[in-house]
Amino acid sequence: METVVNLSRKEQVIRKAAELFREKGYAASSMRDLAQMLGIEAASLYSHIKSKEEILQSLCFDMAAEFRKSLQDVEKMKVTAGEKLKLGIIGHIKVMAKDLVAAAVFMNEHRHLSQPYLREFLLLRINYINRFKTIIEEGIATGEFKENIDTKLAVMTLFSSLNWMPMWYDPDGNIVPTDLGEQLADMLINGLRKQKL
Amino acid sequence: METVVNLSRKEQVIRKAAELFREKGYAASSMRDLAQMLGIEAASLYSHIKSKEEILQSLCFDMAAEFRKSLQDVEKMKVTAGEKLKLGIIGHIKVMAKDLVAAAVFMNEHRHLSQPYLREFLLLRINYINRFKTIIEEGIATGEFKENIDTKLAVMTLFSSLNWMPMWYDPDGNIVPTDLGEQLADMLINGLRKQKL
DNA sequence: CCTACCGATCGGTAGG
DNA sequence: CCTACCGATCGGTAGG
Repeated sequence: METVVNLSRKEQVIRKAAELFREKGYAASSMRDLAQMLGIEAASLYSHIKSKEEILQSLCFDMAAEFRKSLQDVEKMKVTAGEKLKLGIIGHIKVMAKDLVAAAVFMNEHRHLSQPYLREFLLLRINYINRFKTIIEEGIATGEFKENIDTKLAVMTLFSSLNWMPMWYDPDGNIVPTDLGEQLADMLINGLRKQKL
Repeated sequence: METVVNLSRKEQVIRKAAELFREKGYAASSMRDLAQMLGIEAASLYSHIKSKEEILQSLCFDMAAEFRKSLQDVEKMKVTAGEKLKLGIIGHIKVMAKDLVAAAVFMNEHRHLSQPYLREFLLLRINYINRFKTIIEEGIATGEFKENIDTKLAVMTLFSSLNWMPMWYDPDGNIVPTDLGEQLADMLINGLRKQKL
């Protein structure tokens, strides 16, 4: 019972912290700011969390786990590389859309993690990126994609677009995450140019 | 004479600050850190600069001015939208490549500007983005680009890719800024998919 | 969850 | 460019 209450309060703290970190950045956010947002004293925060950085760790690694899970599901599918790329993109966007605030913190503030967490985080990220790269290479191998693609550039472009989405995507707008993913995938795969018929 | 010496020392301070801001973020960078990098006392910094934020302002607005100039040159040209887009991308990348450190700070730390500078900065940025959007719209109008493009998505994707480049581009690698721009433009315009002949 | 408080560090100034 | 220093604020702890 007490555990349940504490957990939920802890989650409230982390949620509010995410909003604060997104708005001001991790380093410029003070525990006093956070306490005020929750209507308590700064010292009281430490009944729920161990440290400021523990909050950042939760946010970053929880997001990382969700991204990982999403990609894993896609990799199992027996479809073309183009399809896989599209589904990977849609999955990524859906994960972000579930919590745009946490997604923004994940992207912008992870560098304030201390060691060894930072190292671990970066390893997870490079692994995730490389798995997208593998999908693109697969598409080149099967002849679906051009053979002269710079895969590093391609995957970084993809990643940049995905990671910046929390900065401008409006969840109350009239485009739903799945459609956004479809369109982004189409743009990357087919380009802006009108195909000649 | 004295002015010349001061100016150059001021520029040294700003350069070192850019490195520091990129590495640790603006808020987490202290004037004492910066002083140490320069081999002087923290208080001595204030003979060269008015405040910590003045450094950030210099970095952000100087970069903004360079981007603006580059785009202006491209807009004057009488070429297709696709060409214009490509040249705009190359111009942007060249500006970044001239000072990757400042470019990274420009992208990641501008939000720590205080008002009214922040507002002014964001206005410059939205103007710049909109001018790229106009080029894309021009391409749609002339039939060069698909008519069903989500121009907002297209321009944000472009922008994301451009802005993340300082994070992974290796100036000592074997790809030169112009080529990188060419390839990025080709990818966005023509896509990854192999064209059917 | 609070009061009371700690040592450390911050950006910046005075005066030379 | 330095010494000496300021008031403010930081993350966090002790003890209830």
